[in-house]
Amino acid sequence: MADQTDFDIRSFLPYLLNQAAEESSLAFQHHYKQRYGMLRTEWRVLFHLGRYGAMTANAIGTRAKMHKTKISRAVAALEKKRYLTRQKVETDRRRELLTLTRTGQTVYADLCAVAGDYDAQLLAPFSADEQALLKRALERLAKL
Amino acid sequence: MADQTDFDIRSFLPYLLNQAAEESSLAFQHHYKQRYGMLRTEWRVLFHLGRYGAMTANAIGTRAKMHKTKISRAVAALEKKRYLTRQKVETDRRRELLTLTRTGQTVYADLCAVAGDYDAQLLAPFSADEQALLKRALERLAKL
DNA sequence: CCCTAATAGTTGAATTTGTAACTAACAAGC
DNA sequence: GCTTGTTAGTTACAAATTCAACTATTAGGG
Repeated sequence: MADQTDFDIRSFLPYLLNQAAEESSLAFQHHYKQRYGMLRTEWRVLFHLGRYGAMTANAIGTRAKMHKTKISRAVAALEKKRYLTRQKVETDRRRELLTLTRTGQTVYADLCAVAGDYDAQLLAPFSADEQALLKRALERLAKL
Repeated sequence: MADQTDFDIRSFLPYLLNQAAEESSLAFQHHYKQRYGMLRTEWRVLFHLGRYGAMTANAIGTRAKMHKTKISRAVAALEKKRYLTRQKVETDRRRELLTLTRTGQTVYADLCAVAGDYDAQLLAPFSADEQALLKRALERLAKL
């Protein structure tokens, strides 16, 4: 049992993680929001399709741990922007395969470059060992 | 300029941070949500008042990097639950000092114990050095 | 086949959050 | 002591998220 008098919320791990997540998401948000009018849910879907190729909404949900309603609306928005197309799966017509269009791939490539640079910038203050440890720790905490 | 073909969203730091933050917040959320009907904004305000004593809404905002509307609503909710009271500051009647009631302090103490245990549990897989590095890195990323 | 259960995905309503405009109180200059 | 500007906090409205119910399709008995 912990002693509550010396417990400081500012070193509480979930709190620290939230603060770091918010702060680090802020600068990158500008790019997909201002330049492409996308929401966070939308670029996440875009990134998964861009990196791992065509897949169903359900598959994205499993990978990204996103709820299916979020994905449904993100997919609808991306379709409206003509960044992706849907195609019913022959063998199971409930599911539909999502594929990036040429435009979608271009946007993906552009944002990838930005994200890569930004990531490097965030990691710059840390040594290679520290970077590796940080990522391992976060993956573990995220239960990935 | 990064090469976009080897860029993986799953090692993108803001993404990892978000996943870890969500996952780690989940288990603790149960306690303040189910047992006390509080939102995240509310327990944050409660924790700050519990740890650092009576202060104004503005002071909480600075410390916790929370927007003033969030705080305003959280304070109203906590007041309704009778976890805190307000008192106009004599010398500047725009501001009001927020103070935890006896009940609020009890809830705070209870949640502190839970949070302390949970924090220890989250950190258990890591060595002391790793824990220290992790916290330092997160503080830096959060610009605290 | 037909009935029930399960799954993929969508939609609508209720919460929650974010943005901007607002009130009230103070401060500074004239 | 007015006028202008600034700050503390609230409120109204819009945007986003969550939750629950819904449709359509498939799967598995009997």
